[in-house]
Amino acid sequence: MAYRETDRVRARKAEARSRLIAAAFALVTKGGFRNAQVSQVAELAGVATGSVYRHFASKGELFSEVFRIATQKEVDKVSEALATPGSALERLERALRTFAVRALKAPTLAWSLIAEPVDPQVDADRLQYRLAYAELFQRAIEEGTATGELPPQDPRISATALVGTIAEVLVGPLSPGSHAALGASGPSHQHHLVEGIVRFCLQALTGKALNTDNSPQSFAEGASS
Amino acid sequence: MAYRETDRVRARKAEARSRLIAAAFALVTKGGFRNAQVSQVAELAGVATGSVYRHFASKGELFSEVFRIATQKEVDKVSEALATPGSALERLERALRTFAVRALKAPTLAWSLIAEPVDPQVDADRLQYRLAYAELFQRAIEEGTATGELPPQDPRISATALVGTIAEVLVGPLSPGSHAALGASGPSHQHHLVEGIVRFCLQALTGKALNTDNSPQSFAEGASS
DNA sequence: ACATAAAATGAATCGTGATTCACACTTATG
DNA sequence: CATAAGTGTGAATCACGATTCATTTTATGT
Repeated sequence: MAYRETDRVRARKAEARSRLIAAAFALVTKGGFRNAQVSQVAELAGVATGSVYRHFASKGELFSEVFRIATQKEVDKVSEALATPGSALERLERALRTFAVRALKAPTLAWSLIAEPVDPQVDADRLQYRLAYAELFQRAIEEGTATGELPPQDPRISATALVGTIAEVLVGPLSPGSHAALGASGPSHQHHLVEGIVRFCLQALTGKALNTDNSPQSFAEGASS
Repeated sequence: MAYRETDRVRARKAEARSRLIAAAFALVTKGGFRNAQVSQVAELAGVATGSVYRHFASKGELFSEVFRIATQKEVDKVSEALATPGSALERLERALRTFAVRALKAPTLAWSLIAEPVDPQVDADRLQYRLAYAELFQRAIEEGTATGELPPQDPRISATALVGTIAEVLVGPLSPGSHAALGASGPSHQHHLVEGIVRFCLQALTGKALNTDNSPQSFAEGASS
């Protein structure tokens, strides 16, 4: 016997592994899964292409992990927002804001997590992601209806609708390459979007009119057809 | 000069061309763009693979056309619903129902049109598709706010949110291969989904509570994890 | 230092599917 | 009928990226 894995090696391997994940994450954040080839990931992580397979059985497995990590981070934030003190409605509003604002800050990533097509393996994870959000919202809605704060409704449908609303408003019109437009649109426009979303969602949930100032901003600014 | 295209030939070509489109459409409807290879399309249309390229410069162009046609059909239906007589709200409700019911009837197609990743060329068309819907809704919402029937709001955001809500509720939880589950869930469940969507959307638009019977149905039936 | 075993490498291989193309077959004109 | 000009064919080619693997490098134990 003349060799056995030692701590130093184990540490280096772990380091390389997380460097790979970080690299993959960075590539997805920048250009979506589509432009994240194994060789690119390897290069960015500073290892050879083949080495990727020392750490992950396949590309799908690597990206599945990237996806799960990114997902976890986002879902945690929303979960946190829902765990703050306050009425169900207040907490839902905070959660919606959190979701929306974070998605606006990293639109390509948000788009990748919510909508971009990838591996079948990753697609399965995406379902989890959407579901995780929906379930968080669902629970809060159930609390709200239980206390009478919210009118009776199917909490699963409402929760799913919240996810859909945010996803569509934020990434739908901005998905392909037009993320640039978003960045260029200025924080004021972004704020307007978030307020619009929140208002729409809260009205849908409560059935009560909100007075929030959502008087049309400069609509003409976007492509109007 | 000894040959010039004549009517008969032109007709045959046109026929083959539309047969190709029909075949591509059928494949997309059944399995999404992912399982619609050029060779499959050719086979289904009863021509050789190479012949496809006598009619379309590339796969992207063929599917782009398929996409546009499918889109047009759907958008026309919604447009029709919005053109019926009645208040803005009534018309919006009809339009939402139309959109939702049609998507439920052909979920794979709906998913392909709304969300499935494909060619960059087709992705561009998808933007058009979503936009077309959003613009239809937007116009109706603008009419509603003009007459005071609807409270002031950013019509573009609301319109986009409507699209997102329907898309997510209908195709989100049902996208990968679970369309089967949808079909198996029975018309009663489908009806429940549509009602839930409509209620959510109308409340969001009007800020007024609706009494529609949306008391939770059998929620336990879906994956509850 | 030497031997051994694991780890890293990256060029070669493989798989998938779109696209091409040399050839055979049809159609229109004189 | 001969000829020009298409059309249709489908096997071969290409492109692109994931995956493999023979070889080299590095690490450990004696």
